[in-house]
Amino acid sequence: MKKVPLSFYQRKDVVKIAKELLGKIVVTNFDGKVTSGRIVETEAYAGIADKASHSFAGRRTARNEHMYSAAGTAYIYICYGMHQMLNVVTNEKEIPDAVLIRAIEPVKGIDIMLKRTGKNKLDKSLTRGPGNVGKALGIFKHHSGLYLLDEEIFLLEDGKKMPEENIGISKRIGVESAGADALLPYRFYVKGNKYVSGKNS
DNA sequence: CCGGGGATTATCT
DNA sequence: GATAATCCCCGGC
Repeated sequence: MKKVPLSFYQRKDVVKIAKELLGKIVVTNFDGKVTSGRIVETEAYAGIADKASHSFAGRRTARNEHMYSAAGTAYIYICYGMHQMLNVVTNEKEIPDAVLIRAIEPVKGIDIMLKRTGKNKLDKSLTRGPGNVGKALGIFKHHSGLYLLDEEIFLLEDGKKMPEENIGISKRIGVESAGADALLPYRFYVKGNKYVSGKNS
């Protein structure tokens, strides 16, 4: 296991990066508490040309500022006033591409994640859906801007590539208001994994 | 199993 | 003041 290198995030094709993030491990290490999970679902948000993106048409505010940061930065924002959403910033500085981590499969620190989410036992709801991922990993808005090759939030890879036949592709979830862009096939998930949100198999 | 609707608040208009 | 890249519970079949 080694950290995903900066060059992985610096590539131009955010959709390809979203697909290749499947199978990698997200780790958080806050206050000595280490929790991690394998990524099983992602969505790409393709900068200023993508109507579903916070940075569509170059919109730039205090909230989405970190989308414009250099590759390998964490972008975290709040949705529906209560969910902490974890994104990985890609491409070069000033180009606001990002990948939303929608679901992970718990790996380490499951007891800590249970405590954070107030659950008694491990079941598929622990880290299913982006809101739950942020909650289980202990991620909050103030962690936005952290560098993903640092020691608080980082990604690991084991060198294996997810087999093509295990990858499912669909349109993104919850972006109906994005018009035609809502239909783009920018969501990737591990087929058959019970932590994947929605109702696939 | 599936669909509907309430919760709850930062953010933008 | 409206909206939002969601989740969970509940009722109905």
